[in-house]
Amino acid sequence: MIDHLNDPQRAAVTIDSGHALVLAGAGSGKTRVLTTRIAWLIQNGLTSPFGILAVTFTNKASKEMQVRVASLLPIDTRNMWVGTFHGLCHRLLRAHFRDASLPQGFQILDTADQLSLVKRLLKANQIDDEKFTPRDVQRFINSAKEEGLRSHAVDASDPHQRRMVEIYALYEAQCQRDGVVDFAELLLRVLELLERHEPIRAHYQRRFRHILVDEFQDTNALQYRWLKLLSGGGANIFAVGDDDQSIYAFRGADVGNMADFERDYARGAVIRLEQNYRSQGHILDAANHLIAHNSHRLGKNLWTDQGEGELIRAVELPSDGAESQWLVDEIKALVGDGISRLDIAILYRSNAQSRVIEHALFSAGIPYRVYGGLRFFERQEIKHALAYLRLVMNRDDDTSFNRVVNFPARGIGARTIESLVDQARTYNTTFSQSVARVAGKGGSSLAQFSLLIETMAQETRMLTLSEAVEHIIEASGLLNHYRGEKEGAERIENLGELVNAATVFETEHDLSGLPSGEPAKTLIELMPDDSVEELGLNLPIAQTPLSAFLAYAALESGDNQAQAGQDAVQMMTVHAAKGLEFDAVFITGLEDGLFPHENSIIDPSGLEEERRLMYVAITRARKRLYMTMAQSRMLHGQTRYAVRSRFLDEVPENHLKWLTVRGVSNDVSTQSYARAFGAVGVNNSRSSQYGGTALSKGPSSGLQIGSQLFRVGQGVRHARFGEGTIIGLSGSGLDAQAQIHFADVGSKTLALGIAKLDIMT
DNA sequence: GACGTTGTCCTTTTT
DNA sequence: GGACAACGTC
Repeated sequence: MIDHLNDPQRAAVTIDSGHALVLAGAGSGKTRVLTTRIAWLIQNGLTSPFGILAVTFTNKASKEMQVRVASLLPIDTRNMWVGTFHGLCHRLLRAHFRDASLPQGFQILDTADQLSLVKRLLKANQIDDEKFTPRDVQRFINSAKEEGLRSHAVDASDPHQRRMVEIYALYEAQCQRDGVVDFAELLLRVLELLERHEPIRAHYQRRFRHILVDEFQDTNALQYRWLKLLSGGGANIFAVGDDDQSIYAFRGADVGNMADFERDYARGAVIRLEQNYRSQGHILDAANHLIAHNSHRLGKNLWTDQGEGELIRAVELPSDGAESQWLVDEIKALVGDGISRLDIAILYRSNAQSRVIEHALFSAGIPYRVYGGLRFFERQEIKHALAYLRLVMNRDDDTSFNRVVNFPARGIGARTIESLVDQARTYNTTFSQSVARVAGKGGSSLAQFSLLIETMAQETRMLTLSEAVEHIIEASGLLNHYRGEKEGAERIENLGELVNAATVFETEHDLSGLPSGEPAKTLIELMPDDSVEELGLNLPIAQTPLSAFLAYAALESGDNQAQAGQDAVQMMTVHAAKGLEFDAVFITGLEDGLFPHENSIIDPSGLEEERRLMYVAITRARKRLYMTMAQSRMLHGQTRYAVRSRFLDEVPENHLKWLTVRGVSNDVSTQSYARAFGAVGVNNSRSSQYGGTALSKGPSSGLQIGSQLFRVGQGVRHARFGEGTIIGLSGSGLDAQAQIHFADVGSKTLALGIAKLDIMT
């Protein structure tokens, strides 16, 4: 099992006791080490399968871990505690719902549900949603929870913050009334459950002897506390991660956890996996040199024995359209050379960039597949159907109530809803509980809706899960509604897919023939050991099939890849590419302001995260890597001009080959732009015409207004705003605008024809 | 209450 | 450019 590992890998797998931190570079066999370690621990009798807790961030990663462990050992991994933070917490909360102060039928809010709850909350409490935008409130609540803070524990310094905290408190109360938990709440609840209930805490602390954590660099403060608490009974934590691939700080991940963990736990037990089995020499060296520009690294240097390989190809194109066209031509050539389209990836910083590229690929007839975007369980018609099912489970789920109370339309308008909101607020009840009071005042369609839900609940209780789903799609009127809609056919198809998904779920969990509304023995969420007795729980806590299915829908929003499997070029954001690898990779849009993104350029830590993102992008490539940039690009409906990304300059020139593109200087958009508005591209001679190898300085462009030439990155002075830096240029002529970050007043967009700016030298 | 028109806002994403 | 929300009209 461990014979074919390299030395550091074997050292990590067989480390005997105590905590350990494994710094696993890109392509260094991270998952292999994790899974082999689990198998090794069990095989050598160091723990039983029940003594292991393995945590990941994504369902995909946890599934892969289960499959790979199962391939190493003849055990049923389904019973092991291998899962995502959220999935495992959900399991704990189902088992201990009473001690966690939750109703048995509690439901999980996804991000969209959460936002709609916040909106309703703001409206019901007449809070100015200009000063407190729903997005901001949502972010505030989530980041507080990710730090492990309840509303009463948040430090509010100014009045605005104090109001935020009040809203947070209202939100907490509303969730509790509704019997719903958001994603962060799953973790926070479990943390509190373990903190407050000694016997439960002791039980799990005793049980888990080895806790293994994947992608440790992505943990937030809450997850770190969670791990600390669970390991409090002497368990060993085996944390695997790569600080250079930490790209989720924006959602609360704290790389600092790695350094903290090393200091507090893994003293001395740090293992570096530095041999890369993925990329060839030039690619790997480029990545190493780039990331060396970051400070605050734990430090490591990847190497390969695969030889230098090819130089990285860099290309500068006049426009985003030209960039896409160039991609098309190059991909045609690659495919002509026999490279499979599945092994080609086009990466970009932000989703907005994909459209132009898609358009070009589509016109050229090149099959492609875009990752990201709407997932199955997030589709409107699916969410509607799920909302009915959730109401069957839990009448108090106001979010679901609100979603479908008048969908399909049944004559319940804004006035009725308003009085419902009124009543609910006055009496501190949920919508469902307030129906009688409002209905008494003439809202009979509302009473009918309530009756509909009750009837559905009764009718579906004894049906199997898939039958129940099918029945509800019909009885809710959803099916009829979409039949009458022009674009309804696809939605009806998707609703059919939902029934399908329920059938698959039944099979996978041995639920065929079982009633959807009765607890099913196959869904007992506790391990088959002494826990029931030890925890003083008299009954095995089983879920109903419906409840389990709804949790599955919320926690695994499902594949968004309808066309999976066919031979298509892979398109995705750099974030989405983490963990994947391809023979040929195109990193596109390498322009300052786009990659690195303008929102991150000003702040040094933001820039470092962008650099790590670039590092992730580079290390996706096995054999061939392209870096492309466009001098002009349509962004937010305006043409913007940018200079090439500083990251291109951070790649040593001996790893780069600048490609000459024929016809660049004749590009229509550049020419007409230059003619019409007198802006000049500076240094517009292409260095690569001299032979095509290793040239460091490409051209850059700017905006000429009068006698002044403005460029991104330039320092400027404004009479009122003071000194600042240009972080973006857009438009042209009279519409020319500059986004400027001022040291004192923050970012402003100024019209270059009007604002008086001095260029600082 | 359903539909058309204008106004605002734009990273990255998993659970 | 485009998604989505808010407003106005029938």
